[in-house]
Amino acid sequence: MYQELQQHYGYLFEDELLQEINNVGTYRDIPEGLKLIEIGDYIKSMPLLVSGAIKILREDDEGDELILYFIEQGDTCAMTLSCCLGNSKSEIRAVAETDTKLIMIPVSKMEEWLGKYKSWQQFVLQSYHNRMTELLEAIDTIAFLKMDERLFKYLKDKAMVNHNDLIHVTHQEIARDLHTSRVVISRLLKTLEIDGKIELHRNNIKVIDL
Amino acid sequence: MYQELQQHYGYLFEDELLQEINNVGTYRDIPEGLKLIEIGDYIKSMPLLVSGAIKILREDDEGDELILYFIEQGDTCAMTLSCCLGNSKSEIRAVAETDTKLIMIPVSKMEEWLGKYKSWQQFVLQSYHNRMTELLEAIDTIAFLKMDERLFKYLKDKAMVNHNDLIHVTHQEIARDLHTSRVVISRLLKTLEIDGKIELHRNNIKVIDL
DNA sequence: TTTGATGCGTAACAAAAGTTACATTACTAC
DNA sequence: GTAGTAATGTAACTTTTGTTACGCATCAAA
Repeated sequence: MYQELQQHYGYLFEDELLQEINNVGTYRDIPEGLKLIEIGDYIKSMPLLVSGAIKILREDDEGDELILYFIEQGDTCAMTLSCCLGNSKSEIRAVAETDTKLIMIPVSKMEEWLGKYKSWQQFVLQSYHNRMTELLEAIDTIAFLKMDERLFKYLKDKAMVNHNDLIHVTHQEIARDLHTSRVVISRLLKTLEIDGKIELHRNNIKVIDL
Repeated sequence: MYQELQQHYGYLFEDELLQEINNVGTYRDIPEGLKLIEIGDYIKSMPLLVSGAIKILREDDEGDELILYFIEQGDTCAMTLSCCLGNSKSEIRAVAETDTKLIMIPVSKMEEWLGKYKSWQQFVLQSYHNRMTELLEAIDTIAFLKMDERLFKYLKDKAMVNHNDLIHVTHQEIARDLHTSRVVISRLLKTLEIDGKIELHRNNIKVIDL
């Protein structure tokens, strides 16, 4: 684990902190599709992403979903931070978008380190800042873009975090993430294909105009 | 100033910190409508709200606005925090919703206090948490509610922060805040009036069903 | 009191998004 | 193979939201 820590977080944290993380952190290998956090969960530890990507979702009373954003390596989930430090329930759902490696840090330690390591404090504040920015971007997307633009952005983002322009997904799954209906997505996808921006296949979409 | 500090923040901060705030903070009286922060501004100090309310807005490339939320006494602007600590530009606009009293804290101090006062650290983290929650609520509103529901929620929120069920606002102003057109708002307001939820007057709306 | 500006009401229409229904095509299990 | 299921395509329609256009009311300045 120390190798990967060094590699992905070495530029952020001093050796002593890396050592501490190495001592108390739990290394976890997460398969694609696994639900990491459910809405209402109490969070007992905080993940540091080593590789892979995680999809963050919001849900309303009726169970309708909406994707907020993806987080990638070097990130942590500021929602988790928020919940840990506030000792409150999770407001979001987190699902592994790809196979993912991460290191779990117990809450107690992250609080202790806040006072102890300046670099940790910086990291936590920076994470809050990043997540805030991404939430604002999510708001921009929902509020200012039309569905066809949102759809194309979604496909590009998904291609990005998967490091692959061929996306394995069904129309129905997209519809759930974007909080609309399958028919609407099929219709808009067809238009995107006609415009030469994507290629449609069963269970797969190839993003051309990246 | 110390009186008001004591009154609104006494339960949060220890005496020593209150004293420091009193020494370095600048008291400001803001009239309704004044723009406190513009998108792209670099933030040099951070506001502690003593009384009144501030409207936080987002804007897209074409200059279209969208209200995110109101902040009230006891709050601070976590966006400001975020920008100060990251030394980055403001992503939002802040406008005084009512006459407002606040205390400005210089950036240098807020960083210093993070290491020095546990209560300050808690306050900063709690503020991040609160703002995150409000951003999520804003997303819920935009993504899951229809325009008539958003409108009624907007009116209720506005009545709330103004401590007055008679709202001084034009249809055009509402349209700007909700990122839609005046005609749409007029239409939906009329429906709300017919449903007995509000009363319409020139430049004023009375919220009945609070 | 006229003029101009602002605020509001409303009709008519257009565009975007959501819904229902059904057909076709692939894949899977038997 | 065949049956069943999941995925997709598409038409027809409704609802919601956005746009354009215009009339009327109110208010303030000249």
